[in-house]
Amino acid sequence: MPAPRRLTADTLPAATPVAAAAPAARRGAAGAAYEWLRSAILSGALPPLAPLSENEVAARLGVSRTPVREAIIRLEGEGLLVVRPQVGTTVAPIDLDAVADGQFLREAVECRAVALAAARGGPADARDLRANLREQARAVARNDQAAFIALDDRMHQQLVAMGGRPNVWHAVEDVKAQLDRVRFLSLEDPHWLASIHAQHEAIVRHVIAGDADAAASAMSRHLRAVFASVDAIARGRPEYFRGVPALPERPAATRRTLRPPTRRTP
Amino acid sequence: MPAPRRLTADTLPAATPVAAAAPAARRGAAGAAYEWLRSAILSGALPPLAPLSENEVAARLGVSRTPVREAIIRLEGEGLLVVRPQVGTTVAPIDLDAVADGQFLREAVECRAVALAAARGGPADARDLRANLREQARAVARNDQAAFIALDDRMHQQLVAMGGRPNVWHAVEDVKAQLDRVRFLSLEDPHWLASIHAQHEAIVRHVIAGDADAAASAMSRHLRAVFASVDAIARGRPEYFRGVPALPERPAATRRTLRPPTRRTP
DNA sequence: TGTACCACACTAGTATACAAGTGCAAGGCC
DNA sequence: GGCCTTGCACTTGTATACTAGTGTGGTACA
Repeated sequence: MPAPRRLTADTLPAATPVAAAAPAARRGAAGAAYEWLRSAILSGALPPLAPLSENEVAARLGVSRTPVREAIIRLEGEGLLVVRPQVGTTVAPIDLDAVADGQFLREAVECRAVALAAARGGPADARDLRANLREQARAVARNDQAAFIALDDRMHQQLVAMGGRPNVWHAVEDVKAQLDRVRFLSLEDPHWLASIHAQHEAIVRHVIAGDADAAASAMSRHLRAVFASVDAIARGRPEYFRGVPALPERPAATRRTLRPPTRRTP
Repeated sequence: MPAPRRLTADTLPAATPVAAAAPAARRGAAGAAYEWLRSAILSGALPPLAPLSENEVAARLGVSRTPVREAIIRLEGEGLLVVRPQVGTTVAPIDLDAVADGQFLREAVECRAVALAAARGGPADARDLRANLREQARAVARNDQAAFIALDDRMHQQLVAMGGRPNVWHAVEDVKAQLDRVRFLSLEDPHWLASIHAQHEAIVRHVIAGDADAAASAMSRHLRAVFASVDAIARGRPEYFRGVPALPERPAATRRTLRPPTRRTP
């Protein structure tokens, strides 16, 4: 694999154009640094294992090390950065084990939520879901991956909200960060997007029909299909991953893998 | 309600005697500050709404503001502190809505995990679970609440691990922090502890018998019983809570309530 | 006596300087 | 030529100084 080149202020990404749904606005320079770094990581502008230095980031953003440090601390807490004292900070590799943990949590939470949604949903929800599906279809037709991902996120969030505990979505968002990096890494072809869209249609159909069990089953199939694709991507780009079967690297036994998050400003 | 007195270096808790299961060791002064503050909050030594100052904490711990700040950033991310810029930092009130979110997540995750555990568990697991139950019984007999809570945590963690994704427990730990504060707040009577113990026995019985559905049902009943007790405690100590029906304080509409966690050092 | 205003003490946010430690590379030695 | 050593450049960790802003209490005034 090509050794990740050390980033200089010039090579650091210039702006945050793609930017997956950022968690929330944060105050001041520290907040700006956090948003900037996070979207750079999630969008792949800062790929896994890319080294970064507090000094360089600070110079790039025109602030001192202190707010940059605060941002790095938060991102380390989210599992997106790895800080080695006196050595350096790097973008965390995508840990397949952590992705599997996220898969387990998402399946548990979203299947239950969607079952409740089938029992609780009203006509307004149904209208929103259908509108979202139509937009997804248009994004598929345009092969607009970014738009599709945004719509996908919104639909899953709405389904969780319909389950009665809208803020549980934040926990899903946390574990989803690793998965999002994979998604930006892969150039999903139109056929794949269409497949996802069809799975969404099945879920929504069952939810609107009020069939809780069928909705949960459809959600389970959907999440497992997405997860299976992650594994395929990992085999194609093993240098970005940790725990890929092709590279029998031994993970530490007690390693902390599941990743979480950070509270947004209330 | 009595206005929480401002903490001075003298009034700050001296040590970390009770200390709920700390997440993980951290490096240096920042790590020490984190551990100290976290256990002080979870144990109730720093009750909800207690104001604290970076300067005072730093003086108390004999370090500068910088590592204390790092600890505060992490704890804010876990939802245990509320930082208001230029105003002050306080221990976060226990948000009943966030506790309910945690309840939803725990039920989703732990019921599924325990169902899988019933299908996967081996004799070694069964032996561990039975041993834990015996220790719980002794703790109940002694009315040793701290010991019982520790055993309770360990049992739930083992059940999740038996489900096949041991690290998912960390996500549960994150949402459990708020609940733990409630538990330390309440002086659970022997009858209550015995009731919890009986519920644990039912779960373990079904798991060992390999009855996945019954195990999940028992776990669901157990978690809901615990959650119901939280609500009762909240009505008794409304000054520590947010979102208590008795105090119709309006929570901000878009408030971030579910709280998570922080990655331990890998 | 009540009220408006102002000054002060304290807060967190940021910038900067210094300390401790690591890794690498160049140069001397075998 | 190969290997060991030593020094340097760079990293993050910590301490400290300064900034900007907020809440409060005291004081002057009506």
